Formats: sequence, structure tokens, C-alpha cells
Amino acid sequence: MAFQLDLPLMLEQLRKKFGINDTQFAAFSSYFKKLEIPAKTTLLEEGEIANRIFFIEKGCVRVWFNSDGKELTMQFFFENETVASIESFKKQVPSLLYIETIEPCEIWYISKQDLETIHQQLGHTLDIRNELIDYLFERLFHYMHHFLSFLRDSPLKRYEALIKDNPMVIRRVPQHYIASYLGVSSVHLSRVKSELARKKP
Amino acid sequence: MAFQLDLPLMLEQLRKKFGINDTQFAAFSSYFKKLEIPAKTTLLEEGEIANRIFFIEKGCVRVWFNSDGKELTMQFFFENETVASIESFKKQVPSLLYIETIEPCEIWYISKQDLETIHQQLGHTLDIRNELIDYLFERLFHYMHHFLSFLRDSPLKRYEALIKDNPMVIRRVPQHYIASYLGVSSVHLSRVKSELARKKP
DNA sequence: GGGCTACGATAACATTTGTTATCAAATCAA
DNA sequence: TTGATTTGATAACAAATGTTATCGTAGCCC
Repeated sequence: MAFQLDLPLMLEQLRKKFGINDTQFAAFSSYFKKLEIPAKTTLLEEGEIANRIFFIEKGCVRVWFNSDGKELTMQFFFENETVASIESFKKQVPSLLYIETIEPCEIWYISKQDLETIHQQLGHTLDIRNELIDYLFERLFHYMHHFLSFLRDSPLKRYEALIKDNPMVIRRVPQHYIASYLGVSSVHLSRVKSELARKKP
Repeated sequence: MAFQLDLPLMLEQLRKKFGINDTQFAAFSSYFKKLEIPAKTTLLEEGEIANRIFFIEKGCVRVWFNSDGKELTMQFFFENETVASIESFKKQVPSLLYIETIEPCEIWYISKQDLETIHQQLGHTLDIRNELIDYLFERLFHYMHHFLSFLRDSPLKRYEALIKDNPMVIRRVPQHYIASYLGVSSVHLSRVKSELARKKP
């Protein structure tokens, strides 16, 4: 049998995700750092240049931006999902987005620099690049669908779709964040909910 | 000097884009086919499985979908841009989107099969993969920004931004398409325009 | 436990946007 | 050119959504 590292579960998952074998990964595993942080902790602020990618082991996170003092939520992330202010990280420009915990979280991260080290040493392996391509497709399709539903659907329909497709959000995220994610005021989301309750009691 | 192929300008650009040298490209150039088509020609319909990627040499194109009989426009494409129903093409699922010319067009395309042939033969070259990664980032950032502006900005602001960032759309695209692209009715876009005219005469 | 804060529901009113209808101008085809 | 179609503006009204204010509840910190 191959030499077996005793990695934390999260790192083992990351290892598989990147398609790196045990022995190679041993050299890199120390690049991944763990945070244990309370709810409402800011991981990245508007204006900062993102130099970390986050991997959520436990808890949930929202990505939002400031619009004239109003907090508008772009997306929620839960266990085993990867979060970054991807445009800031890629282009090294100031982030438009905040990343903030909603619940107490256990989160791993890696710095851009360390990721590039891995990249340089394993660049000939295509797995990392393919992983990135898959990730980008996934994110792209997510935004296209979400955007499409904004053009096509009423807030009620978007809320129903959210219940169906991502009930975790309904259960774990405060409602005013959900409202801004759906593009309506929290007052209107209340209306939508009571309308839904009347429809299906 | 290297052997010089006498390629049409568009193919020369595609060659560079893919990072393939002249000699190698000679074997592939016949995979790219040219269309000369009138305005309002449908290149891909809802329900079809996309098996082509289009490169616009001349003219413009819109990508739209049907929502209860209403045509909702997702995006416009102009000269030297690449268009596809990317999710359908990648996953080989029925397309949600239509691709349709707005003006008379000269458009090149390559089939998925031929693209894969190139890919297999040049897979060791990373340029194609890097090109894809760059393209995906670009598309992703585009959708994120567009979506963000839907959450943050009024239709008036979105229209002003369009004038500033992509005046070609204003000049070349019929207004009711622009309205659906901005997420408002064509009647309301007229209102927005006259409001703008009053503001800055 | 007491007080504070965050969260969510509801009402009343204001604003924005959609819908339908009509008309005028521009474009296109025969 | 002429007639038909497309495009765009406007008015009048309807529907959707935002805003502000108020209230009650639940959770949380000390």
C-alpha cells in the first residue's frame, strides 16, 4: 500500500480535488491554514485585494457588496464549497465584494502565492488546470441561471425555486439576506411569503 | 522566413487566438467554415443541442430566450467576438437560448467534433486550454458585473452605463431588444430615454 | 432575569414599472 | 412608388415593489 498521510478530512478532499497524490501533497499540505471564527466575521472587505481562496469545512458564508449603504447579497456558500472574490484574486484589483461568515465557521484557506507555488511545481499535471476549468464553467452556469431567473421570474417564483433548489439557504440564512439575494426588499419578501402561505396552506 | 499561408484575416486571428503556428494550423484551417447570412437568421434554436462555436467577422448577433412568448435578450455580440450556447455545447444538453443575427453577418464556425480533433492533436500544447480559461474568466466577470448592475442600479443607470461602455449596442441594436436586455419593457425604456433627454438636453 | 438587539410581520403610502392602446415615423419589400 | 411591417413615442391605467413606521418575538449578553 502507498504511504498513508493522516490528513484532516478537508485536506484529503482538497488533495483529491486537485488530483494530487499523497506523496506529492505532503509537501504542500502545510500551505493550507485553518480558521475557526465566529459568525459575522469579515474575511475580505471591499477595496482589499483578495489573496486567499477559502474552503468551507463547517458553517456558511455570504458574499455581498455595498450599494449606497445597502448590503446586497450576491451568493451564499456552505460546507465543502469554495469561495473567493474571484475577479480580485485573478486580476489583483480591489475587491468589490465582501466575504463574511453567517454562522460560526471552520474554514481553510490557501494564499495566492502558495497556490502559485503548487502550480509551478505541478504545472505539467493538467488536473489542476482542468479543475479550474470545471470550476469556472460551474460558476458561469450558476450566474447565467441566476441572472436568467431575474429576467424571467417574479420574486415569488424565485423564492419557490430557492426553496426547491437550495433549502439550506431558507433554513440557515436570515431572511433579510435572502431578500437582498432575491433582489427585493425584506418587506416585500415577507409579502411574498405570506402570499405563498395563503396559496399552499 | 517561415512558410506563409495565405489565410483569410479571420482565420489568421483564430490561429493566433489558439496559439497554433502556421504549419500546424494548415491542417486545421479547413475545419472552419464561413457563413454569409441575412439579418434575423437563427443560428441556434431553443431545444437544439449546440454543436458549433461561432466567430463573428462582420455584423452582430443576439442571444435570447423565450419566456412565455416574450423574447428576453441575454447579450449582444459584435465583430471579433465568439458566441456559443456554452452550456448546451459543453454539456450537450438542449439549449435554453436562441442565437440570432441582428444585421446581415459574415460568421465563421467550427463544429464540436472538429474542435475536439484539434484538441486531441494539440492537447499537449497548453495554449488552447489557457485560452479557454481566459475566455471563461472573461464571460464570468461579464455576467457578474451585469448581474451586479441589475441588483444595484436603476434602469436609467443601466442605460447610461450601456451608452458609456458599449455604445455600439445603442447604435446598432433595435431599441426593444435593448429594453429586454436591460430588463425593462420597451415602453419603459422610451420613458427612460425621454427622462435622460430632459436631464441632459 | 433584565435589557438590548436582531429579526420578521404588517399597514399605509409613494414610486416604479408593466400593460394596453394609439399614433407617427422609418424601413423594407414588391 | 406604394403598401406592409417594424420600430419607437406617448398617454392612461393597473400591478408590482419600495419606503417608512410600528409592533411583537426570539435570541443573546451581562
